[in-house]
Amino acid sequence: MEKGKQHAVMDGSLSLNPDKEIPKELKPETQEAASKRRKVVQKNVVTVKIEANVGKLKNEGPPSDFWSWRKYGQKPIKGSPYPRGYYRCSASKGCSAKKQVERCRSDASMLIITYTSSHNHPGPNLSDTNLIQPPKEPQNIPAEDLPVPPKQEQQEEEKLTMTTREKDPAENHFQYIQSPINSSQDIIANQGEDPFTVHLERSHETMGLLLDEEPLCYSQLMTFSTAISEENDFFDELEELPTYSSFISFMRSNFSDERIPAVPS
DNA sequence: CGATTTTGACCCGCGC
DNA sequence: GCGCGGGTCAAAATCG
Repeated sequence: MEKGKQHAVMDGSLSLNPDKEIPKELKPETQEAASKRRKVVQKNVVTVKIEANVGKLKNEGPPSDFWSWRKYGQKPIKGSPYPRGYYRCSASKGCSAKKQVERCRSDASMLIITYTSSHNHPGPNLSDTNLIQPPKEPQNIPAEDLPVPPKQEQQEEEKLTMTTREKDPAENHFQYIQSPINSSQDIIANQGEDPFTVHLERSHETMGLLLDEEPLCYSQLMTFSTAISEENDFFDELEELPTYSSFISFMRSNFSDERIPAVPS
């Protein structure tokens, strides 16, 4: 029954619920176009390296974003002992921003976050000055204040840690093995929209492995990611959004850990 | 009480 | 045409 209902809902409610525009986007195109479309969708692969937050060092360090994400699914990935979590922006219903969080198959301390689409609303922290909707924090927030824990981040980190520690003893074991890396956190961002993405991802994996064996300077990693020349695109795109201006500033101040290429078309 | 998370089932695209 | 993998939704459970 529920199943049948689901089917009906998906098919019929689709038109009624603007929220389900996701499947709709793929439909109206030809198969070939759809295929292409799927790949062309703005996809940001961000590899975040966190020193195995053993459960107490989770403080500091904005893992990725300040937006609120609502988990809407989780699935085990073939070839990876860790499941992948699917998050959606919960700040606005019309916001189609999505995020996938999965762990590196070789590095339990490496989080691979894939961002899809962009937000249609200002973030909770960015809204400080020239904003459309100043929520409740009209004061400027220094970089030090921003990293402070919105609860989403903490939850995310905690969840991961918990999952690793309480659910799978094996993972726990694995994680501890990776503990040695006591560095702050490393964030590598990639903008994937071409087959190159695969290359980049692979490169990162390799780097991660290398890092494990040889603690290179994280700065180098940043340089590497920056060298990819996505920052240019990234900022270029963001330049169009005054709202993100402050956000970028902050990001640049700290590190480029996230980028939302708002590409309308 | 509300929001969010959790879990299972279903659908879609792709490969064989 | 069937199977696989990935992605999303929906209802129930849980937490604040």
